[in-house]
Amino acid sequence: MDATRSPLTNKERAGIQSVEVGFALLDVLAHAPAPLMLRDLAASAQMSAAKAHRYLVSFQRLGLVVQDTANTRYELGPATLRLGLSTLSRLDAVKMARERLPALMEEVGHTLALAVWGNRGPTIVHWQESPLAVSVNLRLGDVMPLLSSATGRCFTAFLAPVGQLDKLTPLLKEELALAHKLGRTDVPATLAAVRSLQTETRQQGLGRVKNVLLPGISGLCAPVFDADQHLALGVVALGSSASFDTALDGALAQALLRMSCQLSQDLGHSHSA
Amino acid sequence: MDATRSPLTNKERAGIQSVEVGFALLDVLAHAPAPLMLRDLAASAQMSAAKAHRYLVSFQRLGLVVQDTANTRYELGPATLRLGLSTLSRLDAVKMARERLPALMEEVGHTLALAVWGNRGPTIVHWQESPLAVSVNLRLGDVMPLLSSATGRCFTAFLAPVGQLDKLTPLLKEELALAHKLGRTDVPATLAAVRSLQTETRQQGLGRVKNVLLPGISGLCAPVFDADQHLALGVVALGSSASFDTALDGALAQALLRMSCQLSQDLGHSHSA
DNA sequence: GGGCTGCATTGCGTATTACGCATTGTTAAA
DNA sequence: TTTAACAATGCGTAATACGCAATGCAGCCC
Repeated sequence: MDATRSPLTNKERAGIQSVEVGFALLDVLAHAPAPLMLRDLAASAQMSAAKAHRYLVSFQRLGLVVQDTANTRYELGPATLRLGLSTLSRLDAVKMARERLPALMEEVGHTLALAVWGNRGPTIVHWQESPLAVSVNLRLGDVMPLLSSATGRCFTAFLAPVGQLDKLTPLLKEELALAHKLGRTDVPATLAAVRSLQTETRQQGLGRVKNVLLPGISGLCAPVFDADQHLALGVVALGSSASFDTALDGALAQALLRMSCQLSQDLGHSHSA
Repeated sequence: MDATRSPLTNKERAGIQSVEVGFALLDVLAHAPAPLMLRDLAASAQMSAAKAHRYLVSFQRLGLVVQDTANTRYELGPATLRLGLSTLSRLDAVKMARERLPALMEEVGHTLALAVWGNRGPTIVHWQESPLAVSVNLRLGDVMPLLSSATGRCFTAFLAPVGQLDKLTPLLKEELALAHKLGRTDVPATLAAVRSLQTETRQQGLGRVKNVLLPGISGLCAPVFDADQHLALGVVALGSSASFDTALDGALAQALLRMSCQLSQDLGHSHSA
């Protein structure tokens, strides 16, 4: 049905073209920072508006896409959330970490969270507030900045010892530009400085931040790796800088690292790096 | 292409059939407790194995589905996680609730409000006055008392199903002391009585108050939960006790609960509790 | 080892469907 | 009111998804 596609060069396994065509729209929506007009959405997915519209009608019926009733813009719908949460709940790393968080919180007395890598950066998928600590404004789904948060620094350093850097670079450049515009001095200003921060973070073994993202708040984030050496998730601790021990050899950092190492091992990660 | 489907009875908007057909497979996978064999997957989605296979080939190309290399079973893939996390990061419970309030007000005819948990207790972040009802003196940013308001009772009961009570306790003690000083008899006087009120509220499914906070005014507040079981916000209705139906099985309470349940689901909350 | 069973995967031809184009509907500015 | 920009929708045709049946590919029992 797509005359522009060569009909015979495909020796691939037979699939359903419409499905693959339609996914381009979902993919564009997943990467877009805001709801999109049909025009732009179609252009980004490299198809005509009429074509895109038909797909979007079906996606709306399925709840994969919703259309803002006022301005007719499109964004991802609740069905995508259900699919994603279903996948998330099956991830061993998340499942196991969730089970172990309560005990860790008992031990360290600070608010804890779990983050996994999403399209827009490290995303909070679970959190548990400490009864003792000041309430830190954390919300499910929050995307943490790469340079100014402990979580972001952890992912920036450990996400991809090899290759995957391409996932990071565009986001990093965005953040560098933003930081520059705001005139921030407490985060790296150049790609070289980012490299340096990555190296430092790797040496430390976890991401660390003190009064950077939020004044008066400190955070640590320890990486958990799966059997393929990929960063599976980050275990985060946050709290008021007054009572939060950011020392690398402190009880808190050590407890976090113990937990993340144990998790990595239980996931099949062999200590090589 | 589907001969079994009547071709002319559809007066719906034109979409892409293949997309809707294929989604059935993803939906089955999302609800399945474990990876599925093609046979069963196809059967559950009510299609032939050959048909399902073609869709699954495409889904695999897109990363929406992965096939266990050993036993050829299918399960949801990383792309679904990306889509879901993208949606999760954009979710705004208050915004979604606000969009739905007008329709709800049309239905129930009472003043409605939204409350979220703030540092000093449940805080009104939005309200919409009914043209029909008496004007209730509500202001943005008002903090509702925990024991004498429907909103407060909702948060007191649902804020933290487990453990977190410690967040609440200091505020509760303050209120108990104040109530005692004023010699109030319509609110709990002891922590034990508070427990009892919490239990009652949980059983009711929403916070309820009749002529307590303000004489002649009644209120209901239904909880909205996020995907991680946190109380995201409360949906409040208030009005003159004369015209306000506080019955749990009344139209008003049912409408509130319907709205809060739907919101919770759209936020990814899987009804388990 | 050899046939057997249960499942996954793949050609083939046709009826169905998705595509482009052009038109109509709708909302917002001028 | 006019204009403009965008969204939504018939229409006819060419491309595609479907059912059916054949082929692969395991593990299993005799």
